[in-house]
Amino acid sequence: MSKYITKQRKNLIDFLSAHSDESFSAKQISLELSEDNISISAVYRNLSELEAEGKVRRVSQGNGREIYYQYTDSDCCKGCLHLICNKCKKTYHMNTKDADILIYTLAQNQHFQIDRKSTVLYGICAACHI
Amino acid sequence: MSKYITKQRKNLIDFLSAHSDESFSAKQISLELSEDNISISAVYRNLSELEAEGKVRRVSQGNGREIYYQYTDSDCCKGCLHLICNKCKKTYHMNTKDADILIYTLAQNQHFQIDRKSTVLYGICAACHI
DNA sequence: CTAGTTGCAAAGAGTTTGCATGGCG
DNA sequence: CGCCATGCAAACTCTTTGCAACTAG
Repeated sequence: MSKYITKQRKNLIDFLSAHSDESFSAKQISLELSEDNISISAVYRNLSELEAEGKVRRVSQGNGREIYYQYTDSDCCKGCLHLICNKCKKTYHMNTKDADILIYTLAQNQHFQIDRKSTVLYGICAACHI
Repeated sequence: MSKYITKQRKNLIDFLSAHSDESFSAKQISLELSEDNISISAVYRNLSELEAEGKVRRVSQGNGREIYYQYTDSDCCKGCLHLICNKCKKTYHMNTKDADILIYTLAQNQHFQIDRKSTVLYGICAACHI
């Protein structure tokens, strides 16, 4: 999809990929990149493209009140479930074996087939839980 | 919080509680109740109050793009995890035992404490999976 | 040079809020 | 009758879109 590598797009990808365990709102991203002079519309357009390409995923915080974007490391994010800490907002990968067991169990017991892409488990991470 | 039982609030609660396995956007609700003459602002105000009271919960669909509201049956919704079908949008309750195992496992293996209130698992339900 | 990308501003969609009116108790 | 809730419209926020100017290749 992306034909030209503009400095705005490069800066955006560089920033998101450098913080692939965090997610950001469109506004936060435009603020972070403010010294690179990227417009909010370019942020949205690039995020949409990157999401369509599967390089960025959208997650919700606060039961859908806020939309955040996050770089998706295609290698390890493919088949795993994500955990997001409600406090620090960082993303973690659920242990693959546990995820497989969960998905299998739910399929067996309730015939519900979990979609790994749209499912995120929220809670408190080890670092934030004192 | 609610001091008066107006006909608008009654109609809203009646509608949501009659479809407690489904969730609706504010606009959908106002359309459903259009014959009862409820304004969109009254819908939002009542939903906010009901959410604060714990009688309604907010869920996100489409990775946060859309916000839906759902009646919370306080009895059985207290301690369980919710499943939402990406196709029919209906809500199911995850088997309590399986939920407990999941939560325990994640706490043990990754020291991540799942919050039952904010977590929803998305996928395809038995009825929609052919 | 040429097509894709940007910035700006305007347009939409969703949600919140102020204020006068109306209705519950 | 007094206070709360409603309806309306305006204000706000977030996101999308049209168009002319710019720029990567």
